[in-house]
Amino acid sequence: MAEQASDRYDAGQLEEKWQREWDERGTNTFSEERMRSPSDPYYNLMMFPYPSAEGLHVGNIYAFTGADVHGRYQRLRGREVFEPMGFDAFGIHSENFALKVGVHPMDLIPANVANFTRQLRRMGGMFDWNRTVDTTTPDYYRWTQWLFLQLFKGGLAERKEAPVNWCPSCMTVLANEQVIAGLCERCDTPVEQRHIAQWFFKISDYAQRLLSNLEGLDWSATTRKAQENWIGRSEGALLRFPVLGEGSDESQLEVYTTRPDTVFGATYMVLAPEHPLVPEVTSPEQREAVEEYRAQASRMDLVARRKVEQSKTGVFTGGHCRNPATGERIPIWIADYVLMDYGTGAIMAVPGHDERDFDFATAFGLPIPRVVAAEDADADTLLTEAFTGSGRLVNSGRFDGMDTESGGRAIVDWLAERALAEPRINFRLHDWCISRQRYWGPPIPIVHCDACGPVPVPEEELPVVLPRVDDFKPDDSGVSPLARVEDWYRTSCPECGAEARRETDVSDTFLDSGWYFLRYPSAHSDDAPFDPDLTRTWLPVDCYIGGNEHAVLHLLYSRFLTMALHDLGHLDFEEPFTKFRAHGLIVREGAKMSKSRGNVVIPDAIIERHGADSFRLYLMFLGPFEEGGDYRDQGIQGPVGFLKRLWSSVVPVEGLRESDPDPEVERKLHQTIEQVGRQLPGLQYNTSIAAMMEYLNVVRAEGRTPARSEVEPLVVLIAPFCPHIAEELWARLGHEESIFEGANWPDFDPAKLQEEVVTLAVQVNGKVRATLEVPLGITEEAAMQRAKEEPNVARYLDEAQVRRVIFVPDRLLNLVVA
RNA sequence: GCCGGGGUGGCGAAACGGUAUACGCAGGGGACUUAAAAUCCCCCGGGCUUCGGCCCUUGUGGGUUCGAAUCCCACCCCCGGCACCA
Repeated sequence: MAEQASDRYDAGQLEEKWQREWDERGTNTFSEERMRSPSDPYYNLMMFPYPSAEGLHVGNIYAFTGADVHGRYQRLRGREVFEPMGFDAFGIHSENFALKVGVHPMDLIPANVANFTRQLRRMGGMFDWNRTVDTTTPDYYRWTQWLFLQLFKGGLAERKEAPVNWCPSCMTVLANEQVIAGLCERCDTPVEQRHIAQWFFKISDYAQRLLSNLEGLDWSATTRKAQENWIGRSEGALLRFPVLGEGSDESQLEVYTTRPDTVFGATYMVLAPEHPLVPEVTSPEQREAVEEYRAQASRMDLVARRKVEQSKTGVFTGGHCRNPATGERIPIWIADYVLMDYGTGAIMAVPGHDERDFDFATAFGLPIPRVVAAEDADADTLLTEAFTGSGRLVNSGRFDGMDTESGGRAIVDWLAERALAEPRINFRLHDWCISRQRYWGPPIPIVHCDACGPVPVPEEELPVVLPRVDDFKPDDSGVSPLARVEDWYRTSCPECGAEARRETDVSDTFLDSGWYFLRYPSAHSDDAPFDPDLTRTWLPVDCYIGGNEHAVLHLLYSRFLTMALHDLGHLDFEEPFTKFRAHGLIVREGAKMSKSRGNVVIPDAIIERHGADSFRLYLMFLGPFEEGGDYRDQGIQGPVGFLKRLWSSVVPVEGLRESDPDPEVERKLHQTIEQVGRQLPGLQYNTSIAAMMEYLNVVRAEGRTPARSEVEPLVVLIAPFCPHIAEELWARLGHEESIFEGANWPDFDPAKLQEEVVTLAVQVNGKVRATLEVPLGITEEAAMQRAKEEPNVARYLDEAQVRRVIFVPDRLLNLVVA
C-alpha cells in the first residue's frame, strides 16, 4: 500500500492533489475516439464567462458549481458527460477596460484568461480543458464570420440606414436590448438617435417560430415568460384611412390597431414625427409648425421621448383622412407619443377608449365620442376618462349592440370588402442590429465595391483578421477605429477586382456567444465550424444553466441562429437547448453585492481558508439553487463542520466496522439515497445536502463507530458537491479508479425505506392531543383503542360523542366530537 | 398598468391538504482544557401553567374542509420581466 498521507483533513493539500490527478489521468478529458462514439453522451453546458481583470466573482462560481454538480451527478449515474468551458472575451466591456488601464486588449485578454483558468481549476469544475473556446482567437472568429456569410447568403442579413441608439459616452451603437429605459445599460448615459448604415439580422422573420417553439422547451418559466414578453405578439388589424388630398391621387394611411371594434370612435389620426407621409399630408399653412416639431423630436433623446408621464404634445398637419367606417373627415396630427418603430408608425386615435388618445384629445380639445358601453352605461353616457374595457358597441352604425370582440371581427370583415382592412399579427421584436463601430470584435466579412455593392469575403479567405491597432479609441465620427487604418481596409473587390474598401464595423459580441455551444465538441475541427458527426452526437445541449439576465439577449439570439442554421441546411435541429435552468442571485447579508458597496465576496480568499469543497457545499446549501440565497459569512461553518465530521467518520479506515449496518442506520441510509437521488436532478441541492447532514448525524449519534457500509455510499452522494474529499475518501476506502469513473451512484432498496414503527398523530377536532408510537400498518380499530387510552385524548372524549373518525394510515387519527 | 416569482423563528431556510419551524447559522448552558481554539453533549417561535398541559403563531382579511403555510376570493408589501407597443 502506498504511503498514506496524514489522517488530518487538509483541504488545500488534498484538493491540489486531486486536481493534479484529474489532469494527469485525463479524468475529465475526452479522447478523440470517445468524443466520436460515446456510449451515453450528456452535454452539460454553462454560460461561459467574460474574463474580467478582477477574476471570477461568486456569481460565476455559484452558477458553475450548480452546473458542475449536475454534470457530476449525471456522470455518477453512468452518463458520459461533456462539460466544456470557454471565454467570451470580445466586446465593449474588455475594450473599455483596456482603454482605461492603457493596455492593448490583445495583451490584456490572455492574462485574464490565464487567471480565470487557474480559478476555474481551483474550484474543482469537471471541465474538459482539451476543448475550450476563446472567441477572440482567429480560429474561432473565423467561423463567427462564416456564420455572418451564411446568413448574408440566406437573405437574413441586410444593410440599411436606420435610426439607431447611439451612446455618446461609449461612442457606439447599442442594440435595443442594451438600452434600458432610454439609458445605456453599461454607463447609464442617455441614448441619442443617429442615422447610420448598419447590418441587421432579420430575427423578426422568426418571431412567430421563436414564440411557438417556447411551448415545447423544458426551460425555466421565468425565462420563457421573459422571451414571450420580449417577442410581444399582439393580434389586431391593419386599417387603411384614405388621405383627402387636394390632388386626384389619393394615398392611404395604414394603421395597426388591436381595437378595430372602436374604429367608429376614431376622430383623428396621429403619425409619428418621422413618418414618411408627413410631408405629403402637411398643408402649406402648417408646414413651418410641422417642420419645427419634427426637428425638435429628432433632436430629443430617447429617454425624454419615451417618458410616459410627460404631457402629450403634437401639431396639426393641416391634412385630413376619411374614417373608413363613419366616412367622416378627420384631421391628421403628428405627435411623439406615436413611435415609428412599432406597427406602421401611425395610429387611428380613439380618445374615448384609449388612455393616451384621451389625454391628447383633452389637451387639444378634440371630440371624445363613446363607441363602447359596459353594463352601467349607454350610448350617451359621458366619458370622463378613457374606457378601455369590453362591452357593447354603440354609436357604431349597424354594429350597435354587438360585443367588442365579435364586433371587431365583423367590422374588419366589412372593411375588408373594400380593401380597407385586414387582420394582422404584430410583434414588438425588432431586427437584430449587429454592427458595432468599435475595434474589439470580429470584422464583418464584407467588401464594399462601388460597382458591385457589398460583396461577401470568399469563405476560403476567412478569417478577416483583426489587425493590431494601437490607437483603438473610438471617436465621435460614428465609424469604427478600423476606418482609420487605410492599409487594412483598402482591398480589391472579390467579384470584379476593382479597388474596394473593407467593411470597417465589427460585429456584436452576442454574435460570438450566439453559437459557441456548437463549437465546443468540434473545437479541434479546422475545416468546419462544427463537425457534422460530432454535432449529431452531442447536440442539442442536454442541460444549460445560466443567469436570467441573458433571457432575452443571448438565449434568444442563440435560438435564432440555430433556427437559421437549421433552415440553411447546416443543422438538423432547430432548438439548441433542450433544457434550460436559470439560477438565482446571491446576495450578501441581505444586500446586493457590488464593487461600489465594497461587499463582494472574494472567492480566492474563502477557498484559501476553507477549501473549494466547503465553499461549493456552502453555496449549494444557502438556498434553493433556482432562487439564489443570502451569503452570510458565518454560514460556511455548517458545511465546514460537516466535511470535518464526514472525514473523521471514515478516516482512519482501519477504524471502521466491517460488520453489517445497523438496521436503524441502514433505513436512514436508504431514505437518504432515495431523497438525494430524487432531488438532485431537480437542482434541489439545499434539501439534498440537509438530508445528508441528517444522515451523518444518525451515523455518528452518541459517538457510535460507523460501519464501512454506512459511510461508503455517503461518500458517493457527496461527490457531486465536494469532488476532492470524495475522491480522497474513495481512494482510502480502497478504490483504484476515480470515483467518477464508472457509475458508482448507490441504489436504494424500497423495502428498506419503511419504518417499522411510525408516529401517529391523534387529533380531536383537528388539534393534536397526543402522538402514538405504533407499528407500521396499524388498523383504525387498534389505533382507536390506543388513542382512547391516552389521558389527554380521553378527557376530550368524556362528555362528548365521537361523530366522525378520520384515519390516515400510519399518519393521523382525527376524532371529530360534537 | 400588464405578466411572472415570493412573503414561515433572531437569521438562511424545510414542510404529497394531515404532528409547522427539518437542516444549518447565530445565541445560551455544560463536558474536555492551566487557558484559548478545536471537538463533543444539551437548550433554543411567543404567552400562560397547578408542570398534567393550555392558548397563540406561516404578510392582512374572508372562505372551502374533520383538518389549510399549502386550495379559493379580496387586499398589502418585496423581487424580476414588459411598458406612450396603438
